[in-house]
Amino acid sequence: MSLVKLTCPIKKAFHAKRERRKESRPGELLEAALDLFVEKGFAATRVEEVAARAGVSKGTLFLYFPSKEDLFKAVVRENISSHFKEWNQTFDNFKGTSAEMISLCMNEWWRRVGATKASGIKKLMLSEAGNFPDIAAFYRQEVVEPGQLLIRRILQRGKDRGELRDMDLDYAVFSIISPVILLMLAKHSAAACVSDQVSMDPEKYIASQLQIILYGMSQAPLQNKSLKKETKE
Amino acid sequence: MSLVKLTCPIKKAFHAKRERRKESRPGELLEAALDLFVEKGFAATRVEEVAARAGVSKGTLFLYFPSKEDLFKAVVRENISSHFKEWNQTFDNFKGTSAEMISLCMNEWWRRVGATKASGIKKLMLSEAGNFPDIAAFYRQEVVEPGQLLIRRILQRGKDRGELRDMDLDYAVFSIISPVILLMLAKHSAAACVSDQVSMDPEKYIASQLQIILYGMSQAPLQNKSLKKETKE
Amino acid sequence: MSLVKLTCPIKKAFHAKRERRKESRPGELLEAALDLFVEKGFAATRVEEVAARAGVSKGTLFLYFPSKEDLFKAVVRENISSHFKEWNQTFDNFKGTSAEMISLCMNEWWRRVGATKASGIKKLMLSEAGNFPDIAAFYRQEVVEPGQLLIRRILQRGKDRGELRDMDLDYAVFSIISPVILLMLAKHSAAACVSDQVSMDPEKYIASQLQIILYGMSQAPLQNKSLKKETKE
Amino acid sequence: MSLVKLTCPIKKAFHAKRERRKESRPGELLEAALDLFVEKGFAATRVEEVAARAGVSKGTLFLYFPSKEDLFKAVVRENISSHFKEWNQTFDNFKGTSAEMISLCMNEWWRRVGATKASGIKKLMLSEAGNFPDIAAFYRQEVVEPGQLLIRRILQRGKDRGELRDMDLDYAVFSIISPVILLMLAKHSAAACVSDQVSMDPEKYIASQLQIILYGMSQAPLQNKSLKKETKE
DNA sequence: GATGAATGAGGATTCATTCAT
DNA sequence: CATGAATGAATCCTCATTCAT
Repeated sequence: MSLVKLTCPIKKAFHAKRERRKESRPGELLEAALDLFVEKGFAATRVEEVAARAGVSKGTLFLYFPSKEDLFKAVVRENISSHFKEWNQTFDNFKGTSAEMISLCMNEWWRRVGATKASGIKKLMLSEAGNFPDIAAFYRQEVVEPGQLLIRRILQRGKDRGELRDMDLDYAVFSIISPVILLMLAKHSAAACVSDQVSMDPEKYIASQLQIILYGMSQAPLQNKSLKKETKE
Repeated sequence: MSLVKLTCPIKKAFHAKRERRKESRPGELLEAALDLFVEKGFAATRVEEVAARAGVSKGTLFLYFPSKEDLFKAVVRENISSHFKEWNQTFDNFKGTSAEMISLCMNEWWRRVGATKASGIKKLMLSEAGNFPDIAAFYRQEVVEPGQLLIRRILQRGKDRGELRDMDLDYAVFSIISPVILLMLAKHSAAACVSDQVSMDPEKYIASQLQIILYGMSQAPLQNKSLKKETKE
Repeated sequence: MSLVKLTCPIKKAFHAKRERRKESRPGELLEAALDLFVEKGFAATRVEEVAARAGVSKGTLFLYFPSKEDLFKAVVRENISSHFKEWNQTFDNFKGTSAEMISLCMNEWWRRVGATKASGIKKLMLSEAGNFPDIAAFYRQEVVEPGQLLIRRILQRGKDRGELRDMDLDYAVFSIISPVILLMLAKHSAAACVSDQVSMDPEKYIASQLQIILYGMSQAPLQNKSLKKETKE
Repeated sequence: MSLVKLTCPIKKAFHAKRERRKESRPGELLEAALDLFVEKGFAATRVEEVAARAGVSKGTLFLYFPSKEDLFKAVVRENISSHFKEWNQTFDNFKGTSAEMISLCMNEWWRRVGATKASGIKKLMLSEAGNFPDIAAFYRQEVVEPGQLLIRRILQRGKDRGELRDMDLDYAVFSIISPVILLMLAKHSAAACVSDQVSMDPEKYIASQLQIILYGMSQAPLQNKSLKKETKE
């Protein structure tokens, strides 16, 4: 504050652009780094490229991040969804049906995470978990655990309310989770996930998955006896 | 001529060890490379490490694979499932219900691919597709396309036979595919996929997924009207 | 010898080809090595290539030459002209004019050395003298010195006989030597020596050089009719 | 704007040293590389050695030259005589005798090329022409062709003016060229070219060669008094 | 703070040499 | 003797990191 007073207006104006940039430097670097790490992986990404994409020099990057590894960790931390507190509250206050809740959940997840750049973090962690055990553990704790738990609570609530069938919830959660993960991965590594013969519309994809899942978890159905046989190996 | 007679069994045995080794070298190297590439990614894996794990020296690796990149491509090619011809035949001759068929499909996939080391290829392609567009295209063509197509044919048959509901099959296939992919990824990057609070048994996981999916795709159910509402964004 | 008696005739016939080859192996290797060393230089030549060109395996080469460097030295030694004794005798007995002698000298040199593969040694020594001081010293002593000396003696004789002008013979020798060296070099590195616009015929080249040199060295430059005779091979 | 005023001389001096170094780096590297390539050949020269001789680290070399091969090509290009335009002009304007012209030519060549480091390029091309066909072609086109052509024009003029005898000029040029080439080669690979019994003084060597050549090429080989004058530098 | 020239440890690749067969 | 698979020292080249300006 006092500094502001000392810097004469002219000088202030002069430095305005630079200062605004300065403050946003780390953010620009993180964004560039996220893009490149997701695209090429940690090892195959050169810091110079990150710097170039952020419009600064190599040296500047090291001004903000002491090492490439620190940059990587910052990227993960920065993009880790901190939505769970909010989502848990939403869950706690939710009055609708389980179907509504599950649907809301998948759609929100897509809208808030999947559709954003942050979705790349999933692919990144998948690739680099082995190389960065500590950051992987952090990710699991901050994202995987809460996510899995939230879904589980939703399903539990559904069971308790008699809306959902009796299922082994530890496994059932993945009926919700896996389609969303696939969607995120397909976004960043299409060739490894989906045929290029058909185009994927995320909204329709989610709707389609929901239809099947919700149907499949719902209470009523009765006559599917044939199923049980095959599940035994 | 007489020489032929002279080559006594002992001499044959002489060459045996070395030759057997020679023939198995590429395989040993490919196996070691698969492990390491899957674990650490292409760039972070050192060829010397691959060689060491295969029990040979750095130079030997280059005797069989002209470059690290060629090694990578060989690893992918080697581990790409050539099961589709067989699976398509199985499908063509199949007499059972769709539920049986889908169940068979998931279980077979897991048993033949997911549970083997080849499952690592999925993770590998996810990570490296961007860095190896040509091999990614090859993978898509040899694995992704046929897999997606096979599932689609199974679902189509189910629809035609009146066993499965009317669904957009281009999307429905992912209800089968995504749980299996998640299972394969979880196997190689657990931290990025699943909570460590609960242990995952693949058989139970698949059974659990099947139960929901088959339920969800089956014809009969009726009273799930609430669903449709929510699918709208 | 005794071995020969023990080997029955049949076996002998059987081994005949192989044995003949065996004896010529070193020669074949030396020839292949000369070619390649001259073409690409010592360092850029791979022993495997030498072996392959000689039709044997890499290991066999090391059976005859303990190291690449030894092979190199053998190549040089093998191809070093041992003509000087003979040539000195020819000189001692020579009865003709200096012009005839010089002409004979250049033509012989070309015919016996320049036109053969051994000519490559000059280029080889030029390139590798710095890397192999000992072999270079050997070459200088065995080839350069005697050659220079022989020419000098020829010129001295000419001076003494009043056929050649009074010249500083230490330098005059190079009027004979340099054109021949150029011819040898041009043979192995055309691009570095001569335009490709005009084709060089060695015989004409030498005749042409002789004409100028002899003229230039002659006492009363008039009666040099003898020249033309010698230039014809 | 005001900034311009602010850049005080001190700041300018600030960058001076490093910038001057930066600008001179390629030159220093090229010089070191020329030395070493000429001395040891391309393959036997280690880039680290070049860097060390230029007083920088290995990495710095690659900052200026993308590869060892590019360094080599740059060395050749850098040292290729661009004197021919000037020399051709000199020739066009020349008023003196052919003897004077030839004498000037050899002496200039020596002074401007032979006596400098650039003379090493001849040896380098001789050794590496086979390994670098494209740069050899470039060298032939930029040096060999123009040189040979210039000499030819000089001789043609001499013939036309009745000063030189009727000779096959395609071959006669080498009477001028070969002594100079020998001199250049002797400078860099003495052991391969000249006896160490006698010391060679380039000036005397050229004078000596000129004496013979000019004599040898002259029309009525009697009145060549002019020669002696020119041989003096 | 920002820059980019310089560094040098690290990793891919080559190839002379060895040696079991 | 002959082979060629195996080796690992040597070398080119990359790129994260430093630091003078």
